[in-house]
Amino acid sequence: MNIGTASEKSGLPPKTIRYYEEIGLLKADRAENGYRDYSMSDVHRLRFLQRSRSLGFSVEECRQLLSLYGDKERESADVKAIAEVKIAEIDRKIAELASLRDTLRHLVHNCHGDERPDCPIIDGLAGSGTVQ
Amino acid sequence: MNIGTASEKSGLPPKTIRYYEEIGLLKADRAENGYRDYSMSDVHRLRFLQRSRSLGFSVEECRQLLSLYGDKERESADVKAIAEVKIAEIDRKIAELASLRDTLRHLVHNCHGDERPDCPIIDGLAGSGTVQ
DNA sequence: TCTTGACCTTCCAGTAGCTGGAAGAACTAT
DNA sequence: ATAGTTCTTCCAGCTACTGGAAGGTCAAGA
Repeated sequence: MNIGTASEKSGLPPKTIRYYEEIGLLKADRAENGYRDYSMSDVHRLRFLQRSRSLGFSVEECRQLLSLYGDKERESADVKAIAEVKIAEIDRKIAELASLRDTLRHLVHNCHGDERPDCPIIDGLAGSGTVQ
Repeated sequence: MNIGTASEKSGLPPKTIRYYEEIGLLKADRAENGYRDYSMSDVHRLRFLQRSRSLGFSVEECRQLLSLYGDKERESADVKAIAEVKIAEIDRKIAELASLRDTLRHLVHNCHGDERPDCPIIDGLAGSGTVQ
């Protein structure tokens, strides 16, 4: 399929897909006319990239995660170890998002924000996170 | 407190804090010696920024979210509406992270990756997301 | 068959969001 | 007083796109 279709299916703009190819994240076949030609397997990778990028993983992190899709490297214990670390990181991100959501809910519904000294709960909400 | 202390407490590098000031996200008082002077309230905002940026919200989105911390604007229905939208977005991000985690777990433990045609579950995992 | 419009190509420039380093002033500790 | 750390501004560089120009390709209709 052409880049436009791959773009629709993956949620990534064509420009971004070409950029990812340029930096070696994912290379596409070429049709006889010179157009890039994507398989469903490429689309899976692109969707994977779209999701992980939009969730705060860097391109380099995505490159590591993406190597899980390649059979050969996936046999290596290294890559599996990296994936385990990333899984833990994802769990942390989920917890942070839940905390951020609670902060927003609280700010919208309950109290006056941290300008007021009478709202100690904000300390717990805005102050909790990964960095002590 | 000085920028170094605010940096430690918020998890943001001093450089980034200065940059946020430069683009008008958060302005600090100045001590007599010209040093920036941060309050706990500023630190709350910085932590809030640290979290929301690392979770994939743009600086402009953070600017909107941050206005929840200001009493005056928080009274406006607009800002509350924006916050409600963001809360929904956070829930979606949480679901996507959970899905991404399942994809990784699956790739690590169960099957051979999408090069092999005998693993239909990858379709469901890598293919599910926000874009149809 | 010709043409129109949508899509593709490459290339180059610009933007967002930091990040590093230089040069110098100020605070802290001995 | 001196050394070392932290602060200041300024400017350059990097990551990850994003927009636009100039031109080739393709599918549909007159």
